[in-house]
Amino acid sequence: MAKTQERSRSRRQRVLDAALATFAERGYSDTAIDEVARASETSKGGLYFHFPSKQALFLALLDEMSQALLRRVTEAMAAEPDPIARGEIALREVLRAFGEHRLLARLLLVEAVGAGREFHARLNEINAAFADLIAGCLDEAVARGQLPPHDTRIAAYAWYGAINQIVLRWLATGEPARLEDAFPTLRDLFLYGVRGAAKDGRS
Amino acid sequence: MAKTQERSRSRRQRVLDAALATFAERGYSDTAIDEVARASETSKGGLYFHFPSKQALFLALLDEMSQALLRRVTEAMAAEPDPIARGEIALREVLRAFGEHRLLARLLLVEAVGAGREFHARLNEINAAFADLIAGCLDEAVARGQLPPHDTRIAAYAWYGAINQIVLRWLATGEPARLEDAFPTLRDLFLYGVRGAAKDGRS
Amino acid sequence: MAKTQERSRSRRQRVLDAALATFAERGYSDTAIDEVARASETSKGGLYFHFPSKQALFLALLDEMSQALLRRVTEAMAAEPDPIARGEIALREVLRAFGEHRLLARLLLVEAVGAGREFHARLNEINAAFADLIAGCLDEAVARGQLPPHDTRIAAYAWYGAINQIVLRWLATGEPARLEDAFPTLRDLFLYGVRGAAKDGRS
Amino acid sequence: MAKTQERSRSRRQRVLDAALATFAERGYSDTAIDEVARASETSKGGLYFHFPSKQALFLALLDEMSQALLRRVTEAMAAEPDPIARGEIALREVLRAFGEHRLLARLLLVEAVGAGREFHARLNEINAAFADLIAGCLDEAVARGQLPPHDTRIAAYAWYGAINQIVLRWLATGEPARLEDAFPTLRDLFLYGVRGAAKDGRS
DNA sequence: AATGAATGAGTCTTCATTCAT
DNA sequence: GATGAATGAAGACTCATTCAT
Repeated sequence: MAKTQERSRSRRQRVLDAALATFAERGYSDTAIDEVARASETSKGGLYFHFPSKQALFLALLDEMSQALLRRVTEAMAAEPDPIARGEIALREVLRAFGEHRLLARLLLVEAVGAGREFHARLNEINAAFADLIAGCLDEAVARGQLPPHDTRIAAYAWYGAINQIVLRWLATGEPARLEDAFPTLRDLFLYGVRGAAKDGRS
Repeated sequence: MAKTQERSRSRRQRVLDAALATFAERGYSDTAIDEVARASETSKGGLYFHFPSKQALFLALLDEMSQALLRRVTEAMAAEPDPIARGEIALREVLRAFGEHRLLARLLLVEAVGAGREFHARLNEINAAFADLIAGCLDEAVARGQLPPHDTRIAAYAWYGAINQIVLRWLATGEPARLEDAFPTLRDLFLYGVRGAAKDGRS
Repeated sequence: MAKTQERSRSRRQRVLDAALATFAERGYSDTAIDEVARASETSKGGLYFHFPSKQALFLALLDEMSQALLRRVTEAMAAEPDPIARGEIALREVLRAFGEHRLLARLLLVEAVGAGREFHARLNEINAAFADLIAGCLDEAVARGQLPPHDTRIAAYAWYGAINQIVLRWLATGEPARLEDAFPTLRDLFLYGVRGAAKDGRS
Repeated sequence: MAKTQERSRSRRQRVLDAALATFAERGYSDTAIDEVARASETSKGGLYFHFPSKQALFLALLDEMSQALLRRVTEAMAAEPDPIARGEIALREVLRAFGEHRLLARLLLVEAVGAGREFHARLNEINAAFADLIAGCLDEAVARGQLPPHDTRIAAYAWYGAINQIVLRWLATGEPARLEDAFPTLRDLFLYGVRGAAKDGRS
């Protein structure tokens, strides 16, 4: 049993690995199931034994990757009590994660976007999960009086979009050479923006 | 000749209109050339007379739409001498434009992204053009001493990404009901962020 | 136009001819669309231009063939005023038609039967049409007093089934060598059966 | 051993039961071996232990069912010395059997027919066996002088086909509500048909 | 310029069968 | 005997593109 399960897991995992490489490299539509099968050293039938359809495979991959990233960021934030510092940690960790895994970045920020209507709902959930992470920090900071009240949802999405675009630029142009180098600029942009917006008590 | 040209232009335009509707609605890969032909009340052959391939059509559409948007924003900014006020105008105008044209927003921010490798270069150019618009304002403001020196490229991309994400959220969830309503929050976020970031002489 | 239509017709007809040969020869499920395409000297895409699916092609073929047969029999019956004589003509004509076209017989009596749920409704309509032909003769003969009243529907279906089985036997065993030779026996079986059944005033 | 054999038999039987239900319901081609395995609460491997192939399973099912029916009819006829009465008993028993087992009727009269070339030979044997049953009665009746000499083979097949068609109509339309109700009409149709055909000494 | 029938390579998916455990 | 993961050949269908008219 254990062995079978292990083998099965490894096969399933091999397929997911291959799927990440292939989908991130060529995009959802331009990737043939045969390519994923070949890349995972499986037969097409074997692949279909583990995933009922191309769409389901892509969805599973999306879930797997986004949850792993979310977990990584959440864990990095866990120890820090200060909400603003937590936000900084989240930002740095995301930049690190994407900086280390180009494929992850391509998958989540590029290929998942235009993959088709079927994936919009899931992608929105993923986006919401990350935005929630940020919004949570902001809300807590507001509650603590560290930040003035403001529309934390919009702010969270704006931050999130800002990060993504920096990552996209890095993917496209290779700048900055080390993605993490964007951290201080982004942090200051975010931080003093939020504080500043509060300073004058703008709604 | 004039008539022919005009007719031809109108035919070409009809195709582009239909392409916008169809590509934005169903995505690049899921759109069949037949659909565009049908929607533009042309034949497939007629369509191929004006555009040599599906890819060329999509590219032409991308150019057309992004340039129109760029023109609209540039024109709105033209009269304003103050660079920071110009930036605000740009922001509001973009939100207005997308708010009025869902399809435009979907095309540029969703469907163009995952459409395939072939379009990445062009999309980067488009992104760069918009980021340049913002970076131009920032640079001028810095030159005038209205803003402290900072990495205006990163800031410009971050702004740009923030706006896009707000638009994406609006596309997905319908919030805020009027996209333009996000303007004040975004503006303050940007403005005081940049100023604030400068205040402490960021590293 | 005329030429195009003619060519189109001929192409469509070529496909139907090939479909008859292939489906009747190998059965619905065991026939690949490629085979029909090859047999009709068309490309697969060309075939799909004229028929939207394998199922639709089979259905069209079924309609075409059954209606042609129905028309042939109806026309043969047209001139005869006596209903019983008309019934005999129908019987002979059906035997002739099937005897001349093995493929027709195989298609309608064998391959259409087990082709799948999707075809049951249509097949029932076809069966009903033929049974109606017979029932019509019987009903008129009863109205004229040439036959005693009886359950003409059941009788019609029984006749119809009897004919089919004789044809099936001929297909399978080659007996009788000339299918038409079964005519006198069948006719007498039918005729005196119906008459005789009436004699005793059956319930 | 005995236990094993019994268990084995019951397993085999479970598979056959499931096969009947599935094949009769969905047809030969549209039935996947997995479905049969699932329906019989076995694994695919287990199924293949008892039957070497899908085809062999279907063939075994066909044999099993047709022989059971044949046995049932034969046994019902056994006690009756009069050949014509025996024929009537056969007719009634067949109608009863099919009326009680829709699946049996569907299997033998519908799904077995278009299942493919591979089954034609077996189906012909089955048909011949039933026709022989009828032909036997007719021949004996002729020998006894109860019926005039006639082509008993053709008559037998015609009867047989007539019955089948009535059953098919019942399967398709639900008429007559109780299949057995068709008995008197069919019997009279057959009986007086054969007699009548003989009366005038038509060849 | 326009049409739309035709092409054929390419795609996803199914499924009978095998075999290591 | 039983299991179910794996195989891979085969099949229905799509669609960008071409071209005779």
